[in-house]
Formats: sequence, structure tokens, C-alpha cells
Amino acid sequence: MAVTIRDVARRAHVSVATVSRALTSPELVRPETRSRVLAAATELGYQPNRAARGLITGKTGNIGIVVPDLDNPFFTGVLKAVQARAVQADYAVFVADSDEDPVTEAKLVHAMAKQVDGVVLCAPGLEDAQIHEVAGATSLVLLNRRLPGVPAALMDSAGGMHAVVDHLVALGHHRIAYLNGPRTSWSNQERRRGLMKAVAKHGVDLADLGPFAPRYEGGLQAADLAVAAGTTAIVAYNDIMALGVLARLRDRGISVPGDVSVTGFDDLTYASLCSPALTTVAMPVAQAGRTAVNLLLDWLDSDHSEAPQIVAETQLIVRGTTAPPRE
Amino acid sequence: MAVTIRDVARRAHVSVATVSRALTSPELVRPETRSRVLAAATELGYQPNRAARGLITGKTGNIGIVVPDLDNPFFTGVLKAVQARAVQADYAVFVADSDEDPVTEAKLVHAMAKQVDGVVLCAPGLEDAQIHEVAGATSLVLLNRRLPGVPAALMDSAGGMHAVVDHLVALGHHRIAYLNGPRTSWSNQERRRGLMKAVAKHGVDLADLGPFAPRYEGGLQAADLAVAAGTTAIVAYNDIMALGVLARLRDRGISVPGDVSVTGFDDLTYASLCSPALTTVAMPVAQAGRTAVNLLLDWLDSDHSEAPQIVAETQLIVRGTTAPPRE
DNA sequence: CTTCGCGGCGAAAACGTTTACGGCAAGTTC
DNA sequence: GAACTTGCCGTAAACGTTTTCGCCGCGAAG
Repeated sequence: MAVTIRDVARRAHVSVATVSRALTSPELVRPETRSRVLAAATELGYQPNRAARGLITGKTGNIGIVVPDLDNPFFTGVLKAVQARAVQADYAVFVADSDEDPVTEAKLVHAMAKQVDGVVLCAPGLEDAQIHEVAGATSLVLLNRRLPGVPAALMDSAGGMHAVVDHLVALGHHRIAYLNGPRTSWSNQERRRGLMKAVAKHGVDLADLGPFAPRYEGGLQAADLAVAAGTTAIVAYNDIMALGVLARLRDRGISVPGDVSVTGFDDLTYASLCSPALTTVAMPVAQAGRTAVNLLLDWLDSDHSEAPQIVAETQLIVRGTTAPPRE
Repeated sequence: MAVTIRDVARRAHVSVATVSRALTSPELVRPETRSRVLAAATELGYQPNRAARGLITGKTGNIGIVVPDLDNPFFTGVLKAVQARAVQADYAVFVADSDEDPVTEAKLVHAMAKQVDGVVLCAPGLEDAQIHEVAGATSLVLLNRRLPGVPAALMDSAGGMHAVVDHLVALGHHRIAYLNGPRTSWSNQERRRGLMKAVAKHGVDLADLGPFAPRYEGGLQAADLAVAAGTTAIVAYNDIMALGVLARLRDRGISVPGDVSVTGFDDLTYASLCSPALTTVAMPVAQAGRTAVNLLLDWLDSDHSEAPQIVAETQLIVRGTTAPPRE
């Protein structure tokens, strides 16, 4: 059915070995025969069978990516970048969705392990030990999770959150509410860490609320608690929660940013589309995705002596939901 | 390094053939030896090498999906469903992003062809002939594109658009603007087809505007044209354009739905989050993704005699941006 | 007692590559 | 002119499976 290396060999009047050499290490064959082989290959539309090649070389030419939720624009943003960088490097990419479940997460990377040269694991919910365990099955690069000994592409959420507080304090806010996401989430811990540092530095009052579900409904629920706490600024764990907060405040007739300021996190597209547009911090998802596959590729032909962790800068995007407090 | 079928054979004191049989066609070995093999396999943590298996069986156990844009929630919605259905059927999925470019589209499915058993091609920009051509390289299922001879999972956009017009007419609108997306896009043609049918049926006035870029900016641009045309209802090609329209109308002090009604298409998450919430039509993306995989799987072990085209129903979601016209 | 059938299993070929090894001619060095 | 190198290429082994073929032993049938 398909055209194999043998067909090319016959047509070019050489052996299969020569065909293989002409394609993978051109300097090993005489230019004349090489061009004869290349011609035969293109005429027949020959494409090497990667599975067969992988069987002998041990490399598959594939990488995998497992994300917690393909409906989350944050992860599809990194997926898009990962895919783009991968094809650039002539790799194909497997994708898997763990549905936020740590055990399927582990199962998925194990299943991928024999078919890929490595996998980038996005914001895993796994325990540290379990991550080390799956790292034994294949080469691993983490994204948005730091773990000694395994390479990681990170984003400076802590710094972004620090910038949020700086911004709020500069506007004159003294009493701030933070709406926690899931306590166990590394992202929430990082964001909270940056927040705490800035809060301590500026000596502002903090209402540390939650945890809440990192969703629209979580924001609805959290908004009332935040106003009850008498704060003038609400810092949400992420954009979706912030949108919930905005909706709830509007329903209660509380004006934003007049009565209270609100910030999100992630800079999803709709953050800029609602009105007032949401002040938030942009995550360098594309950049992180690219560096994740760069790290993976480097890792694959290195001595594994060091496991670099590269952190990309976040950026505060000031829009319409933050302003100086009243009076 | 990895544990192979030979290791299992040794440990179970049988031949490799028996191990293979015990795992793939259990009825061919005596229960006693089968359990001995299974025990050895799990003790060693053996997982068959799919590449090697594929080499001989001709099946890879993989499917591919190529989408025009991984940043588009519409496509990631179908991707999520495709992935879920695929793992259910014990398939792994390759993903590729064509960046809306027909030639990379074709290139990508060709590149995938030898590594997958089939691919689902989402809303391709390719010409009909070119689609037939790539269909020669591997088994193909289309999503949101109809083409005789190749199986397809479709969504009834035309019906959805018809429902939109019915809704608007029922509210009392007589003069409607349609904001076209890209003329060559199959989706736009379908949506316009449904619109035209309903317009003819109800005998309403139509301002057929555009084409516009199917983006926020396209909506900004289109809004002014629509009001200049003196229409009382604006039907946008999709949600993102509709959001642009809403923003532009708000800037100009034109009230929605007081002065003019607006509808979107796709029901992206933020359609329900902005205010007023957008009246739109929900696309059954998950369902379409699932049936696409089902079609592919069926196609793989059938005689290819018929190429079914399954269309899933859309649903009009009436929210806050539509109301009876003034006076 | 032969023959046949059959369940269970092993030996080996096959899938499409890459690569170690060796051969052969031509050139280089003494 | 013998002995080495060197460049180019073919032969064959190997990768980890599945599957065809055939062998062996055993019970049933003649």
C-alpha cells in the first residue's frame, strides 16, 4: 500500500542502506547518488515510517502534553505555543486532558511514555513524590510547577501579584481582600506568596478569604464576603472569579471602580471585552509553552546534570476596574 | 532499558508468541498459562510498544485532529470532546494547528498520515478537490464541512440561524442586518443560507453587510454600518463580532436591546458573562467532537461503502440583547 | 492399533527502518 | 609495487511486536 524505503531503493538503483543514508546523513553518500535518491523519493512521494525509525533509534519524534482542562483558555494558550514550537523542531504532539484529576494525570503520562520522547506536564495536581515517579517513565518538563531536579517553565505569578498590590497601594487602598483559589494549587500558593510579601512590605490590611471555586460562581459567592469585610479593593485569584465578583457587585448596586476596585489574573480575552474592562495581570503563556519544549529538547540531548527552571515575566495590565478609593 | 515482551516470556516460562496471545486474544491460551503470563506482565510493569505493534498490524492506535486555531474556544471545545472519546476507545490523539492556512492544513494531515489511523479535519479552508486529495493519504472525517463521499460531523448552523430570525420576527423586527464573516468560510455560507431562507419566508428587509473579520474589531467596524442601514436588529456572524458590536454601540450611546437588538453565534462562555448577556445560538461542539470520533472508528472497520454525515442540532439561547423594537 | 482432529504452544518470518561491518576501488605513502 | 588509508556503498542484524505454520500430545473415532 504505502511506499517504503525499498521502493525508493529500487527506483534509484541503490540499496536501502544508501537511501537511508542519503536522507538522514547526506554527507555519507556521493552527491550524484544522493540526488538520484532524492529524486526517486520525491517522485514516489516517499515519507519515512516514523514508527519503524523510532523502533531502532529509540526516538519517536513525538512529544506529549497533558493539561488539566482543554476548555481553559490558559492551557490552550500554552498548547498552541507548544504545538507551534514542536512542529518547528519537526516533532508531532500528543495531547491529553486529565480533567483536573491527579490519578488520570499520572495514568496519561504513563500511557504516553512509550510513544513520546518526553512530555510537558502542565500545572499538575500530583504530589511531589508522584511527579518524580512519573518522571521515571519518560523525560518530563513541568509548566507552572516547581520541583527540584526536574526542568520547568514557570511564570512569575508572585511578581505579578506583587505588582497588583503595588498598584492598589499607589492608588491609595489600605484594606484589601484576597479571594483564594484552591489551597492545594501551586498557582494559588504562588500568587498568595507574592501578595503576602507586598502586603507585609506596604503594611496594608488584608482579608484573606476563601478558598473558593476558581469559577464564575466562586466569584459570585466571594463578592459578598469581601464587601462585608469592609475592603476597598478585591484581588481575585483569577479572571473568571473576578467576572463573577463584578456581576455580583453590579447586581447589588455597588459601583466598580467607584465604590470598590477589582483585579483579576490571567488576562483572558474576555477580561478586556467586558465593561469596565478588567485590570488584571497577563501571563506569558505562549512564551512559557515555547520554553517548555525548548527545555524538553535540550534535556533530551544533555547529560541531565542540571534541571533548569526558567521563569517568564508577568505583566500588570491596568484597565478600568481599579481606581482610587472614595473620600 | 524498557521491559519487553521477551522479559515477560522469560519470567512466565513461555514463548513470546504465547505472551502476545495471552494479551491480545486470551481465548487462545490455557487459562492457567494466561494467568501466569498476566502475573508476570504486571509484576514487570510491562506495556506493549505500540510502535512495534503498529508496524506489523498496520494500525497505530492513534488518531489526529487538525484545527484552524487552538486559541479559538470553539475548536478547543471539540478537541476536548475528541480527546475524551478517543481515550475511551483506547486511542491517543495527535493535535495540530493550521493557523487558518489551507496549505499548512494539507501539509499537517499528510505529515500525520503515517502515524495515525485517521484524522478529523475541523472546518478546513481547503478546496473540495484538495480535501479529496488528502483523504487519499489517510482516513478522513470532516467536522463542520460537508463534502460528498467523506464522512462528516456537522452542526445545524443554518437551522440555528433560522431560529434567530424567527425569534427576531416574533419580537416584531422587520429590518435586520446580517454581518457576514469570511465569504469563503463554509460556516458563513451555512449561516447565511439559514438566514436567507428565514428572511424569504417572513418577508423581512435584510441588509447583507460585509464581509468582516470574524473578530472583535470586525464587530466594531460593522456596527456603524448596521445602524446607518436603519436596521433594528443586528445578526452577527459569531459571538466575538457581536461583542465588538455591543462595545461600539455602547460607545455611541445606542442602547441594547432598547434601540437595537443584537445576536451572536457559538455561545462562547463570555457570551453569558457580559451584560446584557448575549442572545446567541449554542453549537453542540462536544457532541460533534464525539460523533466525529465515532464516525472515524466506524469508518475504520467498514467497507467504506457509505460516508455518513451526521448533523447535530443547534439551540437558540435567548438572553438579554434581544427585545421588541421601539414604538 | 491406527487415524484423525484439536487444543495449546514454540519457531520463525514479517513489518520498515537504521547502522555496524565489511568489501571494493582509487589514491597515497614508502 | 606493496601496504595503508579513504570514500562510497551493499549485506545483514537489530528494534519489539504479531501471526502463520507446524509440532506435540491426547482423546475420540474407526
